[in-house]
Amino acid sequence: MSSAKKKQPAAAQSGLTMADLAKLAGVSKITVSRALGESPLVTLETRERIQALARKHGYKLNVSARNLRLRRSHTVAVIVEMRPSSGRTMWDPYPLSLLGGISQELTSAGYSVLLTTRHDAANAAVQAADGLILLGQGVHQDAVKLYDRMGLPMVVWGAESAQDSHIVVGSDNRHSGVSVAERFLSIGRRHPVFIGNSDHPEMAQRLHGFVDELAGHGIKPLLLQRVDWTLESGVDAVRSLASRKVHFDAIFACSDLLAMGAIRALVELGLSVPNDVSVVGYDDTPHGASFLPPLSTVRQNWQEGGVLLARKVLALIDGQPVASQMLPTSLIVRAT
Amino acid sequence: MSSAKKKQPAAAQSGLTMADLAKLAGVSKITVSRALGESPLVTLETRERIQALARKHGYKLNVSARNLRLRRSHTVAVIVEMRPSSGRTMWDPYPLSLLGGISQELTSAGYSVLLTTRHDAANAAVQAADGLILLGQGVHQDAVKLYDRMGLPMVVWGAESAQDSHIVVGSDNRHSGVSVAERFLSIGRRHPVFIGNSDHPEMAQRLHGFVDELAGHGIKPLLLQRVDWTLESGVDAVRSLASRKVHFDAIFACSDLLAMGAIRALVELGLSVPNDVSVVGYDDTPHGASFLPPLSTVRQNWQEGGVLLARKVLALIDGQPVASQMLPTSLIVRAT
DNA sequence: CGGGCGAATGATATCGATATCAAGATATCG
DNA sequence: CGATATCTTGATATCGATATCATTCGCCCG
Repeated sequence: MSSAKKKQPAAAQSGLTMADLAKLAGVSKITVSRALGESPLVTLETRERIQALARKHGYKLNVSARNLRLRRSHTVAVIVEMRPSSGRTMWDPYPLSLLGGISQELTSAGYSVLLTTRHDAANAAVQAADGLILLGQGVHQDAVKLYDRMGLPMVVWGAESAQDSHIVVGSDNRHSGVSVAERFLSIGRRHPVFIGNSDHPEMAQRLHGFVDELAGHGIKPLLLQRVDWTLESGVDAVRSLASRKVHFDAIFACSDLLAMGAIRALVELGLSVPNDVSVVGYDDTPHGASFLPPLSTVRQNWQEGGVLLARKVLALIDGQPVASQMLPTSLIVRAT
Repeated sequence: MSSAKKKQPAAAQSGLTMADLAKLAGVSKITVSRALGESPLVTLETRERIQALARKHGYKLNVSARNLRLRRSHTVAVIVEMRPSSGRTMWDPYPLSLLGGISQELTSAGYSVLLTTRHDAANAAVQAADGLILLGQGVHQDAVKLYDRMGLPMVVWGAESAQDSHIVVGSDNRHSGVSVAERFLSIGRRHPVFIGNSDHPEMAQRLHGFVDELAGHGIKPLLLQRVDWTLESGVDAVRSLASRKVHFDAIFACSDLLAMGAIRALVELGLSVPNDVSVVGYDDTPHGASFLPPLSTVRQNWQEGGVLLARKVLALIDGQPVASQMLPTSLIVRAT
């Protein structure tokens, strides 16, 4: 692809400019500009006349020209952090409902969504963006700092951390942990296990909430550190518990897949879910809902998160004061 | 959000232009432009000197200015068709690995990816794009025509159809159907069932391949029309077969979820998979792989599809001749 | 030695929209 | 009735990069 021969310099487009419209309407181009911009400086009558003319001739604003003049791009870059090891996860459903919300909110505000992966973020177009949204699980501090140096309004999806200065939007992971703990306590569970990766900021928050709430009742859960959140990893986790002859009666897994793997392993061991062991997953994936038995889980509202991310960047771009915000999650109690 | 007060007109940026660099280097701005553009018109020495200077001062190209002058946006708009009824599906993993491939290829060619949903495609920024990529299952003809009218180089993901003129990239759905039929025949199955939506172009192709291959052996499969491709729908499909006392020994389902639902219903009915009934799904989702029993399925290479889509638009933009192309799929035989 | 040729660089115009300031048209008021 | 305020419109400069044509300089060769 390096030696592409250019034969045609791309489509000619409609080629109609404001100057052309001005000539057609018998006014100056600045009047056209104002008319199309709904400026009250122009009579309602001429405004409508010019707008009709523009529609009729299929006039299209030249965004580059406007952006050049206004010194802004009307664009927000969305940078998706790809985890180097398991690149696959990036395109899992999770961050993508976020994208849906972001796209919806930004375009309805007249902004464009520029999609990039971390690798391409040095791109000139990204640097020209009016704002930045960072997505991806467990965004690391150094990466955030890198983008921060670009001096653009920036909002990050993830877990809030005391030491960083940037705006964060995310699910209230801590509260999720508390909710699950409360649930376990309310049904009389006394030996809970947490499966997840405590190095992952969001999961760490869940763990903290979980641990703190249980501590209030004199219970200390067992932490099963698992880097992957796959079904196999869940199976493996429970097997390791069994082989260590650990006694437990509840599992809080950091993903639905982990939870389903755990349940599978429990069944293999002859244990009953939820009679012997309660299990709660995370993310409310469609598979979890139709799992047998239907999985109890914590749901985050990704779509709304995306909308919120977008609103915050827009506010930042406008120079308004903005604060981090954590979205409530909901515990969905099904059969497990 | 309608009455946003603008306090600060956005970040000031580095504010360094080519003219500034020119002054610093003691040359004219056009020389700077050429130097940064690797033009051979400029001595290697001055070229490197200017590039070093640019790096040192953190010069950033103003994309809008360049785009204005060059009359192109170096942007490809990706329009994701959202199915009106079940908006959720849009953000399922499927089209999104496509996005990954597209993003990778376009940005490495110096293009930006502008993400929009169908609803926002009237956006000025979209119309300014150099090219269009249409994603979404079962893109309808009228929608395609709508975008076609924009006169931009366009590539569509989906099934190839004789009557339309635009470039299509997709998986070889027809061949998938043939492969599954061959598989069923090779293991002695004589009463196959197809579960899917024949109104969906891609699924229709799978059905055609399936039917045609079987016809060569005097076998006519049963078509079970199902609009949704959820687990429940799969369960329901098999139950309806049972209630109608249909005899069958193989199922080709158009999604892994459908297949898993079918298997669940089969097990409920006391049938053994794969002894009594063989089942093949579609998409090779992670859940299918760790399903019990591990699901046989057809895998499409989404990532590569994305790369291909991107390459085709770029070629079109360059004015090169481009043809539609179907990517090979692979039948993954696991336990079912 | 002078004409001509090629290499390196520069001056200027241009892409299309908008901000600024100026000017014409109309209205208001003493 | 004339002067000033108000409304509407326009001329010009500007955003930052690049295409085009011109220019300068050094060098080769008849």
